Amino acid sequence: MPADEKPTASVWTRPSRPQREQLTREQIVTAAIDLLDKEGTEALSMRKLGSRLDAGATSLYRHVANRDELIQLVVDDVYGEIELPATAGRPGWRAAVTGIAADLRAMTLRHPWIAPELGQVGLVHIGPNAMRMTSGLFAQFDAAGFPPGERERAAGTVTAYVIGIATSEAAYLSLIARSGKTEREWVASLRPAFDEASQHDPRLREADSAQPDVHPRETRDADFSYGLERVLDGLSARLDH
Amino acid sequence: MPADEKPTASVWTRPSRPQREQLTREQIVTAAIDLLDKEGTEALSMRKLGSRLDAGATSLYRHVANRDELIQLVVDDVYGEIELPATAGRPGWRAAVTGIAADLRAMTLRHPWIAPELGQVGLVHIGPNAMRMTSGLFAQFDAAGFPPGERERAAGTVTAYVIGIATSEAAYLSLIARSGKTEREWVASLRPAFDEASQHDPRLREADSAQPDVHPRETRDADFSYGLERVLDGLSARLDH
DNA sequence: CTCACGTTGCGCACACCGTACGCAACTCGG
DNA sequence: CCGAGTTGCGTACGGTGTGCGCAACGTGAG
Repeated sequence: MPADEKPTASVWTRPSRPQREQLTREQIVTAAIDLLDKEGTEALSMRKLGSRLDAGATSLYRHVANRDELIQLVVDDVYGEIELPATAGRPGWRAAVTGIAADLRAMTLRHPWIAPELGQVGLVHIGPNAMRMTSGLFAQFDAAGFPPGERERAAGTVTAYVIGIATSEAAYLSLIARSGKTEREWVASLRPAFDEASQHDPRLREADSAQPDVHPRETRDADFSYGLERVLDGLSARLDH
Repeated sequence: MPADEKPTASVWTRPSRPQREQLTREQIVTAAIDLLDKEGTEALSMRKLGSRLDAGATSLYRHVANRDELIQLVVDDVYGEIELPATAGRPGWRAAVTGIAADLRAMTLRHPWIAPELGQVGLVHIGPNAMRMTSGLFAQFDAAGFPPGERERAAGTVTAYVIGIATSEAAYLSLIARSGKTEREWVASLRPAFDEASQHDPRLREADSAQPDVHPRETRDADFSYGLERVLDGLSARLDH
């Protein structure tokens, strides 16, 4: 075989038949979420994502303007995971809001990489799924009896609380994930460092009353519920004039 | 002048006298904050930071292990900006907590780049300044009468709310800053997009009751206060058995 | 059936990034 | 005066996002 001929000229070595395969934006987004879930934020590079899809890095740019836009799409797609109660009835609003809040938190913990992105992308001009959730929350507070001007503030209060606490948890969990330990091993391993730090501040020492026999996850769940209950208490107190 | 001699051999071209100048970690951190404030997150590169300090990029590594550690230092340093009330008295706890919350929010808005970093670094093993703030909050809830086990949850609830809402605001503000417009111009410019989006959802349309004659910043301030009041209502309801 | 055209994938190239490494120049204790 | 230790920096490596232009394909007009 003479080497000066183009090596792909032969019929046999020609790339297998279709080879066109039509990349779609949806494929790209779901592949990106998969990659993020498995390897974390900084592992998402256009090259790596491309090779996951058997495509070159720059091929993605036909369907996505740039990396930032990809991330916006990914974030909104993930918002599609939270499900909204079908109806909004007067008495059930508190349970419904609690459910949405739990879903929002669970979504954040399923995809901890979303926390830093939320800080960048914000919730300002985000896609249809995020708007759907916002609108669903509005519906509940509407049914609860909040006047039109106050509904958005009430909804904003609970989303702020949920996002805030879930962000902390997500950062903490992805830190643990990077370390390769389990959550229990992790808290046990930095116990001495914490003890030393709290030696100068008795208030912090008392604060560390975590019983070693309950799973940290249960503590986190209970903390979340506690705060959410307080927020909802404060909001429903507003309703009873 | 023969070229095979080292060109710096001459006494005259020798680098000016001291040239040693002693870089410190503190200098690096404050220069990093300055750079972040002026140009945003992605503008902070070791090279650019180095040249701001008239130093090579890799010189920084003598004082800072790596970029992540720099960011942790920077975040904690910024936490030093929030000031704590000197005393904790029973009746004043609500005002004191309100003040801390306002400070925390103001700090986040002064340094909007902190929002994504908080999502990554979390508040877990953060430095002395952040611990000082946490401890200061504990003191207030302690004085308010919360039992030892509940104090941390109460404090966590209000920090979660503040961080959550401030994160959204920070993302929104840094988006605006990147666009080069003022906040008012910005909201006016995306008005048509919002109108179109809310056409399918009457609830969203109603929500957009922003009067064009009040500054958006005042609206944000009022929204923040509203939510904070509700959170504190819910917490103090806990105190009255 | 033919062929030109629009769409899509991809290789290349560029500028930039974090940072490991080792040398040179300085400070300082002995 | 001299060795040791500290600090700054130049070089280099492997990685990144992405602009650009070419090649291969599906499609519809003639």
